[in-house]
Amino acid sequence: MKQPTLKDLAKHLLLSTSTVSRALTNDKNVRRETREQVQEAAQRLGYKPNRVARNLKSGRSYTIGVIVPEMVTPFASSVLEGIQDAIADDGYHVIIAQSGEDPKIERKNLMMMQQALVDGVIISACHQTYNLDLCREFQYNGIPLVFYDRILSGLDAPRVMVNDYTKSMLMMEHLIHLGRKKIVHLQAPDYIYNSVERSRAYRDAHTKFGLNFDPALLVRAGLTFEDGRNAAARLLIAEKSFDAIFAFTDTLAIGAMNYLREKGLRIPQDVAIASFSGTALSTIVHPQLTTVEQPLHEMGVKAANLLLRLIDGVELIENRIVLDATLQYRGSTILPAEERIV
Amino acid sequence: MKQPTLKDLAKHLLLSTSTVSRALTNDKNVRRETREQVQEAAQRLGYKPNRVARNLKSGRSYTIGVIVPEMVTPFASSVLEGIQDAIADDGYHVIIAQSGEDPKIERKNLMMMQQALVDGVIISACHQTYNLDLCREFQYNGIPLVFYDRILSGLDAPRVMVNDYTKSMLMMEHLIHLGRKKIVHLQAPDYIYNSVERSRAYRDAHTKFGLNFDPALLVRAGLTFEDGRNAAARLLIAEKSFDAIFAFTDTLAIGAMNYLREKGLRIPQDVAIASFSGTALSTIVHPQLTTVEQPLHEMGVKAANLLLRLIDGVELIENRIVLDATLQYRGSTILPAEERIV
DNA sequence: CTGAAAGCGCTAACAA
DNA sequence: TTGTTAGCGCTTTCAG
Repeated sequence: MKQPTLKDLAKHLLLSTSTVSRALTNDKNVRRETREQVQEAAQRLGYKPNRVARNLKSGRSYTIGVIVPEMVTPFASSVLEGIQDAIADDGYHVIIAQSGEDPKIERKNLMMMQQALVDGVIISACHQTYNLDLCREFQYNGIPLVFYDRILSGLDAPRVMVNDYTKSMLMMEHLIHLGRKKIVHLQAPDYIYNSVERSRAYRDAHTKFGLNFDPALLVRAGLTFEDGRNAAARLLIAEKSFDAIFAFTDTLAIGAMNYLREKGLRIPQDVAIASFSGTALSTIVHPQLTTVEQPLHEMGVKAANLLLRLIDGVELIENRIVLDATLQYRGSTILPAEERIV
Repeated sequence: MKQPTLKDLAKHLLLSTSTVSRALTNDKNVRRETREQVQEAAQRLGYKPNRVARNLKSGRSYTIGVIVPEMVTPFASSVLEGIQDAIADDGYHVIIAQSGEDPKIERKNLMMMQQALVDGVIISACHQTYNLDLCREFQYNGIPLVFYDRILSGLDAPRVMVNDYTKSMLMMEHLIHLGRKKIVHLQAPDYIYNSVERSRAYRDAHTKFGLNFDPALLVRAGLTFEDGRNAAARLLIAEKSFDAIFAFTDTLAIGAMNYLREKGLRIPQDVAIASFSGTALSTIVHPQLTTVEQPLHEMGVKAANLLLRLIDGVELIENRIVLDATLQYRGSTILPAEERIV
C-alpha cells in the first residue's frame, strides 16, 4: 500500500483530519489521550507527513540554495559543512549548484534556484557584476541572498568574508621580513572582487615597506592550477628575476610552485611562495604552503544563520560579518630550521 | 506585488485557469492565438509556475538526492557535475549531502532525503552494510536507489562502477614490471566494498606474478591524508623494507608519499607509489601520482540516467554498469627519462 | 477549443 | 477539545 496520508489516518481513527493534524504537530488543543492515540497509529502505519503539501500551504519550500564557484578545491566543501550544520535543526534542505567559474552557468543556477522555489540563497559569486541584475531581482522578490567570500560589487547584501586587504598586507609583510625584495603577485581576474582587494594590498605593501614596485611582477594569472603553471612559465621565459610569489589562491600557488620546482628552482630558498585560501590542499603539497587560512566552516555557519534570520523576516542591524583569518607559516616560505624563529 | 499566480493571469486575460494552464504547458487543445496571448502576458507579468504546487499535483518532487562520502577530494565534485549535466534538461534538482565517512551521518542524510521527498537517490556508501536496512526500505517504498563507486554488499541495486579488481591487478603488474618486489598495500577499512576488491587483487597479483606475499606489507590504513602518513610512519618504524606502495586511494597515497619524502626517501627511486582514484589531486602533488583514473563525469551521467529511468518506472535489463578506468603512469612510479619506455 | 469543478495533502480560521 | 470548511497553485477530467 501507498504511503498513508493524513486523511487515511483520520479515517482509520474515526477522527477529523484537523484533529489528526493537530495531534501530529503537537498543538495544545488536543486531548492528551487523543494525541497519543494518533501518534501511536501514525507510527504503526508508517505515516510520514508530505512536505510538498506542507510547503504549498506554508508558501515556503524549506530549501535553501547554495551556489559555489567551484568544487575542485575543498573550499566550498568546508563552507557547505558549516551551512548544513547550521540549518539541519531547522528542517531546511540544501540545493547545491556549482558554476564552474562561469558566470553564465551561475546565471542558470540562479534561475534554477528560483524555479526550485528556494527560501533563500547563499552564494559565492564568480563574477563581480555579471549577475547583478538577477540578484537584484531576487532581493526585489523577497528571496534573501547572502554572500560569502566572493561578493558582488554594488549590491548591498549581507555577506560573510575575511578581510582580504589586511591579511594580504600581513602576508606581504611576512615575505618582506624574510628579506624578499622582488615579490610576484599572481592575481585573479579583476572581475573577482577579492582579487582587487588582495592586489591592492600587494601594491600598497610596496609603499608601506619601502619596496620598489615593478609592474611586471604583477601578473594577471587566472584561477586554476594550470593558470598558475602558465604564469610561472611566462615569468621564467621573460627572464624576470623574482624571489617570492604571493598568489591569489591555493590553486595558483600550487600550479606555480610545481612548475618552478620542475624547472629546478628550490622552494623556498630560491622562491618563497605564499598563498591565500585555507583549504586542505595547502598541506598536501610539498613543501606545504604558507597561506592565509580562512575559517571556512564558521563562514558557512555564519552565512546560514544570517540567511535563516532574513527568511524569518528579521531586520538585520549588522549584515556584514568579517571573520578573522590566520596566517599559517609553512615550508613554502620558511625552512624547517627557521620555523622557531617566526 | 507578489509573484502572479495562474489565477491572476487568468483574471487578467479574462480566461479560465485551465485554459491558461494548457496554454502554458503547450497542450494542443488551445487555439494558437490564445496560446500566444497567454504566453505573452505571462512573460510580461513575470509569471513563474509554482513548482511546489505542480509537485503536489504530480506526486513528484522533481528532486533527486545525492549522498557522497566526502568532498575533501574533488572526486564527488566531478561525479556531481556529471549528474547535474544529465538531469538539468529534465527539470530535476539535486539535493546533496556529505556523510564525512560516517555511516551514522549517512543514515541521517538518507532520512533527510526521505523527508525531502526525493524521487530517487544516488549514493556512494561509506559503509558496506550499516545502512542496508534503510536502503531496503527505500526500495520497498518505491524510491529508487542507484549506487556509484562504493556499493552495499548484499543489496541488488543498480550501480555504476569501475572494475576494481582488474584495474588493481594491472597496477600491480605495472609495479612488478618495474622490478619492484616488496610492494606495500595501503588498504581502506574492509567495511568498504572496493577495499576488499582492491586488496584481493593485491594478493592475487603475488600468486599470478610469482611474488612472495608478506602479510606485514598489507597495511590497514584508513582513508585520509593523515591515515596515509601514519601508515607510512608505522612502516618506517617497523623497519620493514619495501620498494613500492599501492594505495587504495589518492589521499592515502599522497599522505604516505609526503611522509616518506620528508624522511628523505626518493620517489620513485626508493619507493614507487601507485594509487587508485583519478581526481585532480594526483596531478598537483610532486611527483605526480601514477593512478587508476576513473571516468568520474561519465560515472555521474550514467548513474543519473539509470536513476531517471527507474523513476519513470522503466524496467532495467542491465542495471550494473562497469566503466573503463585507465592507468595513468606518472612520476611517482616512473622517472621522466623512463617515460617513453612504457 | 474553452470553462467549471474537483482534488493533490496539508493547515488554520471559524464554528460548535 | 473537536469538526467543518476553505484554500495554498496547479493540473486534469468532464461538460459544453
